[in-house]
Amino acid sequence: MIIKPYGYAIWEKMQAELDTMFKDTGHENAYFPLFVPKSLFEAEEKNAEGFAKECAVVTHYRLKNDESNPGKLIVDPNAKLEEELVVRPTSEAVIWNTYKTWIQSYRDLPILINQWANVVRWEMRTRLFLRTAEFLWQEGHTAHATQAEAMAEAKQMNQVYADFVENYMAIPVIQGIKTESERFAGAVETFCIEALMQDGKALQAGTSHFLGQNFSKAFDVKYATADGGLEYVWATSWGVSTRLIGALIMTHSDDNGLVLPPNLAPIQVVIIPIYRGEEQQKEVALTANKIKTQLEQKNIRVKFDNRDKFKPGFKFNEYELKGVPLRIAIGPKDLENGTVEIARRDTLSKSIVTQDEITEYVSSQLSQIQSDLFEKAKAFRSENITVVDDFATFQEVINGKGGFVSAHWDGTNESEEAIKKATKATIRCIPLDNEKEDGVCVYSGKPSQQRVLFAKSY
RNA sequence: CGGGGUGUAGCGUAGCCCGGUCAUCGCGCCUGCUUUGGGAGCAGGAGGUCGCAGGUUCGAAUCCUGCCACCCCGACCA
Repeated sequence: MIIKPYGYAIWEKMQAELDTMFKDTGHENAYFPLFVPKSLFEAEEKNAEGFAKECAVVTHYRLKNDESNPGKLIVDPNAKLEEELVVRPTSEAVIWNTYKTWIQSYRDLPILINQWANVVRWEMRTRLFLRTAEFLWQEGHTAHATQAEAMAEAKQMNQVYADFVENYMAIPVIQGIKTESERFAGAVETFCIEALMQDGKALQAGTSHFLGQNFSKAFDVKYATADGGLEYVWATSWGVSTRLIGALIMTHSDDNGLVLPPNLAPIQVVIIPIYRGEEQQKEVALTANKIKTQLEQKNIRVKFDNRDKFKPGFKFNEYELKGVPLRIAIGPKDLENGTVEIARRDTLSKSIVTQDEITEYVSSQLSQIQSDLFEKAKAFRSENITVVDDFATFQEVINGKGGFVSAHWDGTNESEEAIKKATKATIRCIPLDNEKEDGVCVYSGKPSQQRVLFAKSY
């Protein structure tokens, strides 16, 4: 996976905000090994089984010169590992193997750790940003004394994800729980945030798992309770990845390129000078730099693009492509009138603003854009949640306009499978804020107590 | 692994059916001058083992065989 500097700057911004949120909820960062001995990996059976088909495996530790083909290298057959190493597709196994040595008493709990790392999942088919063989992510792994505490942690972190994605990325999400078939391998309950992309497909944007005692039992992690007992530890894990960059692109972008929410934009305001000749360039730069300083004093991220190699029109398009929320153009006319032209990336609209009101105008526009992007995406999502009560309509909506379909489901794996086979739509989640409502399953006609959200997904 | 498709300059491509100044065009790149309020114009220039290996032929980007790579669809996808 290659992430170019500008894309990486977006990721860094996301990391910074998430990291703050994790720390505010009591978590610390740590780092664990990339390679997982196969025996450790297979310890938690369901987890191992779930990931087995997509693991890269290290079998040798050395190359050597190919005698029959000078200048080429071959794997040295004498350097075969006793035990193969799995390149982590997720780190529960290595981490719980370590926690085992860290936890003896209730005094050692809870452990609230997050890791920023890369993982590898050898997918048969990759999709740019949404499903790459290697990706960057963060994975939280916590250990708790009680079931209630672990469950609260899993819910809390799902809420953190929802807050981050909505407030920073301006992407509305639905919080829910996964059905058994969509659950994380090794989890007792999987919470998730689901987003809707502009093409009508759903995207799982983050997950938080209540792991019960599955891993503590698999790795034999027990703690002495205050009253002298011995109990298995309760666990959670949670993660979001560079997939979120894909979500960002597919939620807000238009035909002119990226549209970035101000809260994440590496550059929030770009200043583009317009001039004729060196003398004028200097004059314009003077005003531009003054404005830049003013804005920076308000903690606004500003770039003044004074490159003489490119014309203004070229720069306009370039920064639109990069999704910079606001563009300020300053030219001779503006110097004369004491104004600037300010253009919004999301609406492509332009306004003339006097130079003494720039700072205030820019601040208010940035927060306006942030909320407008969110509201626009939310309105789109609302239009694309269809309440459906019969299977014919279900198929029509799924194959037609797409989006989420809210329908009754009898709770069985059979109906879920059958629907998936017939329509390629899966149950994205059972929304957390669901209201109980009696009805009949859209597929089987059996009784149902609630609606769930179906969609085709990435 | 199945089905389909594509490999020609850094990128995107024409040419392939019907073999013979066919290596085309656009973008990008370099030089110069003019330009600069929405992706500049003109002039000049650099850049190619036509995916690879065989074969057919007087002659192959073009036809044949084999191989390789990539893309799309599907299976797979906590």
